Amino acid sequence: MCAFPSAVNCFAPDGCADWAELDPSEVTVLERKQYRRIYRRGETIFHQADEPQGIYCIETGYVLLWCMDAFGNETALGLRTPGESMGYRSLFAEEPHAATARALTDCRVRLIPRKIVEQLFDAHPALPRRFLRTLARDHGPPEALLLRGQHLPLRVRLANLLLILKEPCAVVHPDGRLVFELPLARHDLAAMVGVRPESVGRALKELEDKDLITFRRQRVTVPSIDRLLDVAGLDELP
Amino acid sequence: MCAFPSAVNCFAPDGCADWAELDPSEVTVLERKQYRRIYRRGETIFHQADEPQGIYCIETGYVLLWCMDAFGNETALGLRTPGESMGYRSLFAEEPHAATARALTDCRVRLIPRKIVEQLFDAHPALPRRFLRTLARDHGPPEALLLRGQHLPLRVRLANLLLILKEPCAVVHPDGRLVFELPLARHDLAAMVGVRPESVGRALKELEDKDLITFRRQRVTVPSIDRLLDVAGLDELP
DNA sequence: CGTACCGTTGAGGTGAGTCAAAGTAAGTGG
DNA sequence: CCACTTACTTTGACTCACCTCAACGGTACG
Repeated sequence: MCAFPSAVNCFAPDGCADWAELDPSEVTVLERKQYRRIYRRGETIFHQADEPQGIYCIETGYVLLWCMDAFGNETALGLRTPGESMGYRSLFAEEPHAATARALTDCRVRLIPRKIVEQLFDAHPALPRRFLRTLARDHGPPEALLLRGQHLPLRVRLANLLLILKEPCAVVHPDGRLVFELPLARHDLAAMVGVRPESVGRALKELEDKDLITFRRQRVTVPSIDRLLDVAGLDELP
Repeated sequence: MCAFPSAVNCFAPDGCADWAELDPSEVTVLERKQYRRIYRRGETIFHQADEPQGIYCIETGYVLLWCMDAFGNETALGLRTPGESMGYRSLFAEEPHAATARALTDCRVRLIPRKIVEQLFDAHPALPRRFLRTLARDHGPPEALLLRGQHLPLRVRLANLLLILKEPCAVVHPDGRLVFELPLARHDLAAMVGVRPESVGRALKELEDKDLITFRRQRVTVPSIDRLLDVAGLDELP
């Protein structure tokens, strides 16, 4: 369904940047550990309220981080793509997981157990500094506001979501068209922008009526990215 | 207007926990630096899009972190109280400030310049670990959802906001009543829960009609915290 | 005592929620 | 390959919480 991006070795210097400080010998040691696992589409990798086990690194596949509040509403906190880490926030906060990680596609994931993380952090002062940066950048206020701010019309938030999903999920065709193979269903898109799936459908149709996108299920085509940027940035009144 | 909490020495072991790892000699050095400054109510301490200068530590007063989007909407990201640090997220992210810090009351603030931060981090591996924890805990997903999730009725979000503001802004009277001296005006309360000031007024009135609170300007009295907890947690239908 | 700011009130508009039903694609087994 | 099941998506009607704008009232401050 969703074109798989090439596999990533989390520990290679060109892989997940978070571990780029390690030297080859340690990488070998890490890779020998038996913590690699395959998750099928829909499977849960870790669960909200569970105690953090370590840091998860995605080698292949897409993962959605989402959480549920006391009223049963699901909110998506972000999409994780190959090469990215997850589960570190709760580990560092010394708190239970605030989110559930669900495999959107079949995934290959490595877990670096907390003890190993501790050892590596002690041995390489640059590593905690690196994660300080990763943590400070992730789910940054700007993105959260763009997607979840209820001041902004839904179509603007969806346009922004598409622009954010561009890097991991879209390919640029020779003719300039942008084609997304979204790993997210309506339900998940809705959870990302904080509305109901029906509203996402209507808003997408609204964008389609303006010839900004065309879509069919999970495949979205954007004929001109510039026009989408206009909607996302500053929306001209109809 | 707002009862001042006692002053805090950011570097004392009992002060701001973020710096608790430093030993007394270094604390003295830090304190000798001329980076303490007084900000008047309403003054800006640092501004969205500015380059981060270092880590700010509040000794006295309240500070509101807020940001403005492309459409001119203001969103409050959090309240900082004496003993807390701020400005570190953008410093670690190596990005311009995502938020503006405005003094809600007169404030005494210390700035630890980035160079000193670097030196301290190199000398004390425990310091970056400490900030890893602080960063991972701050503006955590749970709180943001509680306050800004548009699924929840406004009165629920406001009740949650009051409960969050309880620790820094409320005193428990002998008879069990809880009395808040909010440093936040309607406008700021509105920015915290993501609605307009008028809606905050109406929602507060709604809570007052149910005898959950009484308020007059910035002073809010809660006769029974348990009943407020009920509203915040699981709202019974009228 | 006047001014400026903040807060309140009211009327009217609207974007998104809700619920229920119909439509469509993907997956399964014969 | 087709019939069947199941899950996802779309559509429509209705409701409501919050927004908008404008006018008014209070409080603080000079």
